[in-house]
Amino acid sequence: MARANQTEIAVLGALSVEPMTGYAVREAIRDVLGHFWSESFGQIYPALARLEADGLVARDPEAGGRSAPYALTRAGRARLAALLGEPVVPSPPRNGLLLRLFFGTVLGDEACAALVRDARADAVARLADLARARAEIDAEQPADHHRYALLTLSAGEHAARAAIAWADESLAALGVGPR
Amino acid sequence: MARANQTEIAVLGALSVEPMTGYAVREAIRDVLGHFWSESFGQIYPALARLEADGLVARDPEAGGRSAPYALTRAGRARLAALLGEPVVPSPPRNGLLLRLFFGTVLGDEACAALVRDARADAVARLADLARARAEIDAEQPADHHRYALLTLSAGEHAARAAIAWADESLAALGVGPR
DNA sequence: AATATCATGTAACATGTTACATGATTGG
DNA sequence: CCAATCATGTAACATGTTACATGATATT
Repeated sequence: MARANQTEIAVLGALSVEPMTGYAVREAIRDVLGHFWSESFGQIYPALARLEADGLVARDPEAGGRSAPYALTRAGRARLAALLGEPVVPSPPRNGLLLRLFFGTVLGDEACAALVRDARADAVARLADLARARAEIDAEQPADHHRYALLTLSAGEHAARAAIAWADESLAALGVGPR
Repeated sequence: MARANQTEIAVLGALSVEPMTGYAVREAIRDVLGHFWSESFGQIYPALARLEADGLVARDPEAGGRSAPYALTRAGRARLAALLGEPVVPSPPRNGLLLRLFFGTVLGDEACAALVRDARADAVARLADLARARAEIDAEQPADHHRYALLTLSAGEHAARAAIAWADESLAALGVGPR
């Protein structure tokens, strides 16, 4: 009981959009939530098994036996709403880039600059990715669901632009060019 | 061997500034690296024990027995430099706020707005925290080490300002005021 | 027929958190 | 002398990742 599992939110949430197999849940989490969430492979199937045992998801035995999609039950939808209402669990900060930069005197200016350049390139790539995702959403039929997806996209864009601005400032402070 | 432990970087890094007890290492990680790194209590002492066994840190038996500070050995300093040079290990994204917002249709606009307001308040508080840390550094004697600390501070400030801007936009998009 | 992809799961391992337990030292 | 803080550690638990294992279905 009382497993306020974050994984359950992701899995139940994916199934709240439409019924799908475990395999598809995994792909949805990777491809749709990937900008701000991830679940490792070995978490999803056990989670689905637990959820099924608890009656929160169910498979239609009619539809093709093995690859029958999981669907939210009424209890499952209620559970999802309850989990979403719980306070966000703060994940402790763990930024490997800043950890290395902080000890820059040991690492040396050259290596620091390389790290910052890499981080900048990552942010640029992330921004391009987000632009692609945004274009995809814009191309679809308007849906209420999209409003929220766009909020999460926007968060990623703001963060990526901030990372780029920071990288440019930092490279200047380190006395090297962006390239 | 080959334990490319992130924890080791933090612990060796702390000791690279000056020798200190395990207790002080814990405080240094919390108070100095806290904006971008964290180690839970139960990681630090075992890590120190491993590092001592590997000859990377040592305690001076002369200085007060029990509370003798750990100091980096020559090998320890070399190890730190090597670890810092290793590629940053990317931590999978796990943003509980965005995970909840994404399923906003289930959660409801009111609750979403509350989440965003909380996130905004957090970012404002973080910004104030960082300003305090910056003032502290500015008050000290200039040191080479500070240049890098300021880079990490700046990263936090950029991120916090981006979070605030995003929150304001999002609250407008949700059709509610910032308060 | 062979290859790729869909589909489901387990086991071993690695990491990380929390609660518990103990005792010394210092300041009031 | 009492409380707070310094100091060190362990054990149980929770979480998360990776590699392994298996087989069905669809595509070329």
